Amino acid sequence: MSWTDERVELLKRLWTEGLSASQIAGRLGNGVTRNAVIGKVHRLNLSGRVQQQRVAAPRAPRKQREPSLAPRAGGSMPSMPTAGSSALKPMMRAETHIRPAAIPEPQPLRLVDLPKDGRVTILHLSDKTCKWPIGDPGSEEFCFCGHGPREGSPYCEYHARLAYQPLQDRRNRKVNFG
DNA sequence: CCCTGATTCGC
DNA sequence: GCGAATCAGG
Repeated sequence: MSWTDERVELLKRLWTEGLSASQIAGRLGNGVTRNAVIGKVHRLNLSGRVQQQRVAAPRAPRKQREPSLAPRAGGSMPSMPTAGSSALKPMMRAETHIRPAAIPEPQPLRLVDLPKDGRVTILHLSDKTCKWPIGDPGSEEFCFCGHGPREGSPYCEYHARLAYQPLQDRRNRKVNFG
């Protein structure tokens, strides 16, 4: 399995949402390990997901790795056909602007800290803000939805549907290789 | 022990 | 670029 655009997008979304690497690995499935997720996260330069400042504590120098005698599991995977997942791409691409186009009811922002320039940044996130990410996390325009969330959800009504609809579909096409 | 992310480096 | 092995730590 490779890092398709769809899987990278899902990785970014789940990572931003705060899921752990192993949880994300479980969702991606197809034998993806948490190491794979962490490695990809670092390669995408989105390792610091919240505004925590990085203390850059240098670790002690690592012991030289033992020469690999046993074959590693990195070889070949049974290639799965990427079922109609490409149909989901237009949806995600459509979210790439400052604010999603169609929200059922334009409920007013109920923020504790109001964004100064109209964008809900990661600094404005709270229990009262929808945490659906909008745009590229590395971009200047990156922000969050910020509408009032559905109870018990990190997302507003609209984005909660977007977030969890695919999961419901997934129940009937359980994919396990072996 | 369970888990977390961070890093290295052979592939 | 990828990710197992290994690290440091909760």
